[in-house]
Amino acid sequence: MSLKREHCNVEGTLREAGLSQTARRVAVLTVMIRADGPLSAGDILKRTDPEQKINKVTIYRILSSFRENRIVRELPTDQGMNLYEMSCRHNPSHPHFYCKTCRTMSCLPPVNLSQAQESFTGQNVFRIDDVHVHVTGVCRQCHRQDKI
Amino acid sequence: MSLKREHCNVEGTLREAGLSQTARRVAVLTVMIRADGPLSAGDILKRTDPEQKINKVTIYRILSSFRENRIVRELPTDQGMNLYEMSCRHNPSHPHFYCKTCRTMSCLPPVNLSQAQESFTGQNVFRIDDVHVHVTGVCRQCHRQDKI
DNA sequence: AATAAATTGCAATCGAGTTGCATTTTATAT
DNA sequence: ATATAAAATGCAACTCGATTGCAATTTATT
Repeated sequence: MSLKREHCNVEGTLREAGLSQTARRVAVLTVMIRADGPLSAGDILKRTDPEQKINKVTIYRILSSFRENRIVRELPTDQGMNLYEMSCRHNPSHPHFYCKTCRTMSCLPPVNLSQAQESFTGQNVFRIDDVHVHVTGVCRQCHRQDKI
Repeated sequence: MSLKREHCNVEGTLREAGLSQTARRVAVLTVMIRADGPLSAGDILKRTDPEQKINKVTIYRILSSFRENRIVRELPTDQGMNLYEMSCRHNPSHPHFYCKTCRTMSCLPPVNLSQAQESFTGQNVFRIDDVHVHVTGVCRQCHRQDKI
């Protein structure tokens, strides 16, 4: 998300998703659009106007609705919590880099998987200990059983 | 891990890691070696001999020591819990597939990232919704600051 | 068998995330 | 503008995977 120059429009994004324009949703989406990396629910809460005093439950519910509408992506972490980032044409799916020392998740440039692991060793990456590819979808067995 | 024919040796693995041979560690490692896919702490507890009545805290502590010694890999999930699998020469790092319908995590064959997303659509994968590459290591900034 | 160090069990606790329900706000129609 | 129903929000309590402190047990070694 770093060096992002183009941003999505807050009102347009909510309208296209069929979500009503509430002050809370506008606040959360504005924080997400301005973020330069994945944020936790707590990060988002801290970055919203303290005057608004948004409840943490509201943050989680808004993030769920954003996730269901593919406005944001959810990134599970080794620390047992989720991080969120914009999922739009300005921020296509990309690898993430977690530094075990500063415990910070940062973004790596999108790769089409034809580039190898060494390509990650540019950027702010000094040493790579693990590369984990996580694929989500529906398995053949579930599709056969018409569970979906 | 499926179709794995060769296994690591329990006693040898513990010895090489410098971990003492306790009944609990042998039990957990035996379950891990025999597993045909990633297991949760609860899965492991269920698969150990009920006679042993291993405490869940012990399972977590053993898994931590195994993770620190690179005997197992830890896989954070979208469900806010971790899964574990053997990390040895018989089970090299590989992508995982999570089916949103049956909520099961299964293993995909290792790829050197030169194979594309379509290569995952064999196996038991019917539809792919998301591919997430997660890299872990140490960033240049932390290395410079001698934090490690 | 004796001893110190390491491991384990138990109870309490932590923290991210969720649920039920009452209250407030939004969208829509009058 | 005002009324109304539906949706969104706040609050408190709760869930559950995982962790911590401490006492009891087991291991490795003498």
